[in-house]
Amino acid sequence: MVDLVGRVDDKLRRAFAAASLPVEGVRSVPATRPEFGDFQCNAAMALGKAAKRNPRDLAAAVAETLRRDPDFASVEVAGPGFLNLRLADAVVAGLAREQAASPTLGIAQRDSAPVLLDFGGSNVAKPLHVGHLRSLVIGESLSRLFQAQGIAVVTDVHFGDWGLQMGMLIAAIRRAHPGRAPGTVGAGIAIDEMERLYPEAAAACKADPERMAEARALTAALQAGDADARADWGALRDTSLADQKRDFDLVGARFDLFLGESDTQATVERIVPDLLARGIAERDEGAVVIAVAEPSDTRPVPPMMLEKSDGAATYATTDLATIADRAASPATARCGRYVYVVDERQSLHFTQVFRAARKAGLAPADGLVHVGFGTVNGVDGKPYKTREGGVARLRDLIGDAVAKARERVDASDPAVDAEALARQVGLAAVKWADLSTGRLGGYVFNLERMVSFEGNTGPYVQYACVRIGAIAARAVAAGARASEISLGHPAERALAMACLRLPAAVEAAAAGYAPNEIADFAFAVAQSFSRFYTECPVLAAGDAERAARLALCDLAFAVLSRALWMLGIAVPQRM
RNA sequence: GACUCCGUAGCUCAGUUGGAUAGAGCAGCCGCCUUCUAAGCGGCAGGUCGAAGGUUCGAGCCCUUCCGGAGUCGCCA
Repeated sequence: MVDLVGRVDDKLRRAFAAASLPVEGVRSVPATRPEFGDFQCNAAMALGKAAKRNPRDLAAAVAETLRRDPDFASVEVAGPGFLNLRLADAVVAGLAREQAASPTLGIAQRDSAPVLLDFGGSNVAKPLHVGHLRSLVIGESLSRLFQAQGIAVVTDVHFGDWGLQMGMLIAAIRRAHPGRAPGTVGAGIAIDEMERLYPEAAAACKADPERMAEARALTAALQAGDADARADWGALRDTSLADQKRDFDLVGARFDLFLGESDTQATVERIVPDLLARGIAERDEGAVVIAVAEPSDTRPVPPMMLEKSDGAATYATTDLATIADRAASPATARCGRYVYVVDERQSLHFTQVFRAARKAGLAPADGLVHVGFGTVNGVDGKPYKTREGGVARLRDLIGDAVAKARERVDASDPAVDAEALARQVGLAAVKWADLSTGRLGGYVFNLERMVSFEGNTGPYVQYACVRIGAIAARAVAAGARASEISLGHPAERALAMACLRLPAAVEAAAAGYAPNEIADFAFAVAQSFSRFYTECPVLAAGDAERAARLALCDLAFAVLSRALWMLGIAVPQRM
């Protein structure tokens, strides 16, 4: 077991048990100050309070056991009952060697059912904007995080291609091209025209009841299978999705399935009468709803709307039907957990759908999870707009970051593909800005920050990786070989300790659906490496030291590049 | 009105069952490139953790009230 934190916690629990103390809640945390050692344990104080005993005495009893363990260089009781632990250098070196030899770098492999990840959530005719960035980057990162744990993943973009918006759009394109026959209009609409017409149509429908009635009628016709409506719809959908796939490729979001709300139409038609017949759904005020309120609710949870009084399905209906489809489809039937990476504002919606799914017996074995995230705002706290007042397109944002990165690339080196490197660095900056903050907090969109390449940024971590790679390449050229990790200099020890936290970081990130745990970890390793880099010459060191440092470099490279991979960030050859 | 999230350094953010002197990065100031890439390293400065009470040996974290911001609240998706 390469898990450093797990090993220390294990020893702590044994020592508490040996002192006849409960082990529940006993764990280590990183020492708050370097002079306290590597880890501290605060459990004695909590236990002392519960047992009404002096925490210092409890800590002293535990310390006595731990001191007999040669793995610890020092065990001290401090203050009201802190246990300060410092590992022996040989133990750290040994663990680092184990980690270097481990194909998973010590990351615990989970034997769990595949996970279905639903993210992206783009809509027909709406260009991807900064709001989609979070879903795409967080979703892709979670996908890789699970894969790093040995868990298979199935990703579905869940395209918004159904409902009233489509009626609005079809009506608008037919109005714009009165000379073309219904059913032949959609195929002639390019993406630019579609994206221009849609917001106009939505505004017109809002302002004009007649336009709205027209849109509703077309929506109903589409859902009823009208051939012309279907033909125009299909063309619009295809054009829009093809365009969006370019953006998915651009940000590196990989999808197994490009299913949409429309794909569940047959199930929607079946599920409504079925749920009514089973008494799970009921008619109310002309609509069909499922009551999902629970006595323990601290807020009112309205019933889930299954069918509107005009007979149309809703977003909730398609989401519920999609759950049924996923359980039945060969591609997703084995998935034990469905994870939705969607804006936190839809929290209530998912509460309703998930409860309805459980009532209907549709929920997968390991449950339904909504991984929400905060909204993207401008510096004024309001939804982010460009200087021109429009939405900031994802493509343009990344273009800006890449252009900024391009300015810094050394174009004089013919071995470097400047454009490709600028794309890698610019994208890293954008992704890092998003993934390094907690997903639930409000998100202030700041272009300056997104395209800055210094300090706590993606390019900084990439740069650390690149420099390690450069050392390794020079070593190969010089015929120098790595041996085994051994630790002498404090910067070497600190770097090894940082690397050894990888398994704990992955656990924390997966448990909380929190890629920022990985970003924090990667930044700490990069910082440790940068310090090591300035303080410990590798190639200029003596033979034995050089070989040991090369081994440590190899580990740091493996760990850092694995962490960056989990964030969806590329490791360039040079910078 | 009810509920949810948020308020931490000039700015953007961390802060792990309640623990030691609240941490990073940016911006500012001072140093470091004849030596593995300075997208780097070291240092200085910067805080009544929105406010007031309470619980506790100990509160950024838990409880109460208030202030401020964002969001949601059955027939949009």
